[in-house]
Amino acid sequence: MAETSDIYEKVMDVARRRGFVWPSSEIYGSVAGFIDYGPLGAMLKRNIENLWRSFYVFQEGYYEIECPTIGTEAIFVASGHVKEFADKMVQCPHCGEYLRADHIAQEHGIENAGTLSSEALRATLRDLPCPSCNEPLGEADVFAFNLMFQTTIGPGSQRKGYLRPETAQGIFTDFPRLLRFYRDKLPFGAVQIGKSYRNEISPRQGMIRLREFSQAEAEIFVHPEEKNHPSFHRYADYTVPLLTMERQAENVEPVTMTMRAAVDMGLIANEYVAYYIALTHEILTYIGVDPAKLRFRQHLTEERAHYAADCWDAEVYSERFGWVEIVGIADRTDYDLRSHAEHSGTSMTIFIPYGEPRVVKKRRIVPDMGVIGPRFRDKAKAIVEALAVSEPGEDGVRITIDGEEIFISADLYQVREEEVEIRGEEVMPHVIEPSYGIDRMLYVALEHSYAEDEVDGETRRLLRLPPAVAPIQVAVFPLMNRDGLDTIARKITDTLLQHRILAQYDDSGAIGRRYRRQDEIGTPFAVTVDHDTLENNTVTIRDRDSMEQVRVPIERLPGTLSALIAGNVTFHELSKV
RNA sequence: GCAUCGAUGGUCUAGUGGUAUGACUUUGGCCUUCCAAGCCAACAGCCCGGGUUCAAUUCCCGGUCGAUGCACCA
Repeated sequence: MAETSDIYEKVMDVARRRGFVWPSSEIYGSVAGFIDYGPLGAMLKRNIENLWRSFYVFQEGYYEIECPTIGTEAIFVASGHVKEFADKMVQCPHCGEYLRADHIAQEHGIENAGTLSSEALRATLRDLPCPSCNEPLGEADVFAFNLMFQTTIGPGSQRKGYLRPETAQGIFTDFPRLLRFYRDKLPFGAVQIGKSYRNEISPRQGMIRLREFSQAEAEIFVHPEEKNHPSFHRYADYTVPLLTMERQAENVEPVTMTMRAAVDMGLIANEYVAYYIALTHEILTYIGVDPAKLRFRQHLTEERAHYAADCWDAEVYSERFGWVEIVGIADRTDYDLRSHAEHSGTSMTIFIPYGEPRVVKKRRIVPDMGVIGPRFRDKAKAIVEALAVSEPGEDGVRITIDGEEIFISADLYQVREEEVEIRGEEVMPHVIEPSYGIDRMLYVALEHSYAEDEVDGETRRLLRLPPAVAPIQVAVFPLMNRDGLDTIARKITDTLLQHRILAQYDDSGAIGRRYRRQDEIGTPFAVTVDHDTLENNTVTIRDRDSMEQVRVPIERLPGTLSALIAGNVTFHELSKV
């Protein structure tokens, strides 16, 4: 443990010292669960988010929306967060333990303890012993603890609001608008990157459990009976380590297989879920997660939300925290849309036309209102409704209205056989939801890219961040601060910046020290101007990981570096030319 | 939240009832023809609040943050 926690200490030490992650509002005393991203951390985070966008927005074509972080109570009543996110708790006056009030009552044989009010629970608990210290709970107060931050909207505390505990609800509440935007066709998706808030009781795992955190969520709306992804071929042969329910029960290692096989064998519920498992694997390895420390774990039936058809977590192994959930990929069925439709009264369905209109034979019972109206007066309406669903006999039909049996003779209605053309049906889409914790992605990228080398008997600390996410992309050094080398190096820096390559000039101290500084913050490439530059206009590009150098003409720097950063060419390939 | 332990420049640390040691880093200069070299100089610190005391970074109480265990983690 001492050795494993070391890595966390070392990573966080670099993160603090070099401006990746700082305790928030440190000068007034920082608060657990809140962090600041310093200049390099903010840059790294933005790069990770943009990489995520390149997959979900550019590759998948799911456009990004942005909703408020504060929502009215109604939204979270419908989403279930007001009810499900709040626990009735009690603090034992003797030992100070926080306990679930309803759980204690339930254990002592109280039926439906979960539905009792706080007052009723308090009365019930008075004579019950604390499960922790066995002293009676007495007059201990029962209070609801909801993990959502509450606020009020406008003056006078009139309207209750909550800080969103996930970004997803904004996409659900915009569903009717999104449906029009995507011109009434399934499947379509929308994504959102933003802050979410959960008032964690005890956030004690550094960047892993924050009270304010960033999520990147995609909500993909699909036809309930068509869960084959149109581009499934992209990942059909992609292999991913899967820790299925069965393998968890048998306590065996994950099995690595193709997505095609996993779907065919029924291990993954459908192509959509499989597709995003593979895509997630690709994103995570892209940002620097070690594939050997990445697995996809299926939720067990009892931990899965009752409405979810299937749910997988991308878990990354951290030396410090063990297997950490980084991404959740769930088939949420139509739970969210159904709930918002019921609570808001707004239709959340899409009309799907059939290929061919279907002709259906229907029997319609048409009442003779001229007779039924005057004869039955105030019962007439109820009779007509009952008649419509009745099964008439030859001479009439018996129906029951308010317990009274009434015989309606056959001359009071006509039975017509009609052919009705049905052109399609209203369908409530199912939702596939990949949900990413950006802060956790950033942490594991740091932890997995942290490395220590031995160079000439000295330890070299470095972050092996992939060039695409590294906060600083290129460092530019004059070998020595004279003979005009510095002037050339500054000019190169400006040129690179103009090409949107984030370059940093440094002429302070010995060259070796400058390389080390950049190694520690993960800068993948360093350009050095030396005396040969004065002769032939070439400079060296030095590779962070191998510490090797190649010479290239100055005018080819922007193109070469861009290709290296984009991953179109590797340094190894470059050095062979 | 409870219990135990801890908190000294950016980092690691010495030490103390009378304002603090050293190293590394950083900054400026000298030197230096590619991986934390050397020399000179400079910047910078006792977590916050209250108490005891002539005097508190030091002792006491409370808080904050961190580590560990328990609880919590839709």
